[in-house]
Amino acid sequence: MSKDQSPNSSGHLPALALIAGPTASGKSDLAVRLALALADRGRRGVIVNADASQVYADLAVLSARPSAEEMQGVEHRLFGAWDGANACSAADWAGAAKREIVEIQAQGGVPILVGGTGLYIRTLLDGIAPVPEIDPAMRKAVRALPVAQAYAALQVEDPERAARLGAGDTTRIARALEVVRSTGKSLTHWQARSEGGIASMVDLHAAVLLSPRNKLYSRCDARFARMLESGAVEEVEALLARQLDPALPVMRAIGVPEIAGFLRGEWSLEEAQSKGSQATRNYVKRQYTWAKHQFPADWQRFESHDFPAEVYFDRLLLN
RNA sequence: GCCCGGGUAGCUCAGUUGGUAGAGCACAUGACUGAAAAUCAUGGUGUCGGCGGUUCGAUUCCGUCCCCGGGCA
Repeated sequence: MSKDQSPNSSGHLPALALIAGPTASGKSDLAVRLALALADRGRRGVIVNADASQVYADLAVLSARPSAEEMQGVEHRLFGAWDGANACSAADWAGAAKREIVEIQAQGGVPILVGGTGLYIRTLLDGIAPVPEIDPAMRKAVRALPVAQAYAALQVEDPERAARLGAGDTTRIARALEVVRSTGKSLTHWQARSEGGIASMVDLHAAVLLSPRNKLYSRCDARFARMLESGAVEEVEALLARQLDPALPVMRAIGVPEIAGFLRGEWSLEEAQSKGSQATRNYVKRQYTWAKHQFPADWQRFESHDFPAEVYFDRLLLN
């Protein structure tokens, strides 16, 4: 019986389940099944969100946050935990997730991490560079620069970084620039170290769900159509009424710009739908690439339809 | 039936004063360290509507036919 243990199971560290993969791959469902299987054996599974959009209170429909019914009585955490007015960074999320995980484990429960945001998961497990807080005014000024100008500035202030970045990579150029300007040291200097990762403190049971791409794509279309039928337009109306900074992550979540354009009369609802489906598919492609190459090679990849739930669950339950 | 406009990549279109073509999007592959549902890099798309003519050479000029849109009857 004991020789059945997976190489992962040290037997000493508290268990952490992780179900990762692209949008529309059936992760939440599986997580709930796992929690219920744990409950059957007298253990408590608690689901913790690892998705960058499901974190926002303002996005219930558009982020496909599970409904009370879908949760089936299983406790869920970090869903809708951030107000849309506040941007949640990878490090912010990782800090919060770490607190939840520690607490759940201290109470004898099994945290079940579910989500598709690779950077968040990586940050939680491996930690991140300890870059000091950036002055908000400085950040704002840097992000207001046109890319070409920001890139030119970076070539002077952090040439090594500039050489590694594409000249149009607005996000990374802005980040590199705000870091040198604000700390006086280059991003590379800070990234030499990673802090705060919990990988060595848990017994991780990771599963990556990867269904065939065409199947995922058709689910994206169905999913966005369903969102429009179940209140996505109203959700965006309410969000727009808040008059938030358009650069905020909530305002850029898939479906928000597309539906906002419809509400402003820039295009029809049909167009909003096709743009929204398209954006979802493009996103799934990026998640797919991340899941294939960025997650550690020893994490098992499965097609969702033949995920060996029993084996995976049992291994966890042995712990 | 007549007149006009159009038929070029999966889609929307540009272009070739005659030397077999190109953008955006889609698609594919990949990157990814503090807003990542973000941001970016790379790549191939093709009987240039059919058939004939002129020409060394036609997607381009001419003829004819077909199809789509609009107008006139």
